Amino acid sequence: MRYAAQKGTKDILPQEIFRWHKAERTFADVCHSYGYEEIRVPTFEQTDLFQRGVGDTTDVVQKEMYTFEDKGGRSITLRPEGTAGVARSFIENGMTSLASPVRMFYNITAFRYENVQKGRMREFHQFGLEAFGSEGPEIDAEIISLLTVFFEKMGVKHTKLCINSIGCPTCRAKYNEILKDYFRPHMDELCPDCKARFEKNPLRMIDCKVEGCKKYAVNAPRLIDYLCEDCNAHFETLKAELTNLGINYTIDPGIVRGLDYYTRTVFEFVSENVGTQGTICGGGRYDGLIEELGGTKVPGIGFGMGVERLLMECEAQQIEFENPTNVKVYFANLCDEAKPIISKLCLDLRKAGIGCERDLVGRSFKAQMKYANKAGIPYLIVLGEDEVKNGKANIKNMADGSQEEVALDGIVNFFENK
RNA sequence: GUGGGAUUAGUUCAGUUGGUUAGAGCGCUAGUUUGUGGCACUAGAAAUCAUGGGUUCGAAUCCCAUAUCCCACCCCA
Repeated sequence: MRYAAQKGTKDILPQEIFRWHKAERTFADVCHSYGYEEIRVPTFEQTDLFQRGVGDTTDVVQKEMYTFEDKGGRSITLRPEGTAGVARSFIENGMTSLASPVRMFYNITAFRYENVQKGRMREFHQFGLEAFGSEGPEIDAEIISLLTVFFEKMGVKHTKLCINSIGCPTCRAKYNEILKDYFRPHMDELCPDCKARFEKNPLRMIDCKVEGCKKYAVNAPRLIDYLCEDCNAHFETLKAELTNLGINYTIDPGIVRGLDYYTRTVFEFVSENVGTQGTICGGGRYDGLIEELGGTKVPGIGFGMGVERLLMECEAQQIEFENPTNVKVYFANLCDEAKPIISKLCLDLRKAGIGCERDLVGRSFKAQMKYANKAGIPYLIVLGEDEVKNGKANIKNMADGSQEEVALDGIVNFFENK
């Protein structure tokens, strides 16, 4: 084995692609039903876009980006997430002038230089969507409901929805001071990370997993108790709307989200089956992002869903996907004279959109039978000297062994009616 | 960036205290007499034992390094 897929990357093989297709189709269908259209944006952007958009202090930007200089001396970064690129496209293409909300979904690969473990890859796939131009909270609830519909259509049960509000810059600044006042007396006992967080991003301290910090974090003042009036009203309406839609949720004040652009509503769908990387889907509101990236002040909300994690969850819940074979009929040949006739029949069937196969490696007749059986091809037609002479052949149903005689020029017609 | 476990045919795994030609199941190919698959049986192909060093008369087996995979910390999707 000379070459191997790079660390943290994976081949998606033909034998499993049907699971991906099912998820992709389902996601697109559900998005369409909520008025979202697909957008496709480039895999790489200028590094600065992510530094500004995702945030300079985040782990993602600080240590996980695939950044390189191209031959023109530009600093390029493989996207570590989807929102920044879509936001850039929104601004660049003047979508501010479109009717609000501007709703777009996507299916992308993203790249993060991380240590690999269960549910965490260096190249991974994300379904996501963004909605620009609505302050919510109805659209916040709508997007969460879109996800519940998606999970339902995928057959995924009991994922836990956690929500929180991290407020707007105004109430967050106030809260940060309150939080710092709370932690200040205990500074000496905090982990080095938290000491750094104290200055840069105190919000993250309540998220710390280190035992010494945890015992203070548990009793720390919570942001949702210090929301400003507007943010509080926003969150209350969201909760009421979720209840109205019959969606169960848990308020988890610990959800902070690791990307700087989030404001107000943040949420996660969590599973217990995907190991410690339990977050299948995470998202939230980012009312300041478009302005931060040089656009006008336009509110936005979106989410990203880890497709690998989604499929892991499906597997853990033993959800069975159909794997339909596209090939309907196999032609077995018994003599050389039959071969050109089979070639022509295959062409006609394929033009009619009917999948078919024939021997391409010189297998014996018996081996051809075995092959068709193993491949799960539902119909088989044998062409030998008799069939060539009479212009008729038996169409064999592989499931029950029954046969039906059909003229060779009636074969396409036979399958068109199947 | 930091820990722990692993790495032997395509794949899942055996391989005794270091000892001759490294095994099996599944898969693949062919056959079990002539134009009909599944089951069964037989045979075959397929392995630089992750890579590079070292110890030894002798290494898949012991030692070191590196890589990769899995799991966890951290972070996130």
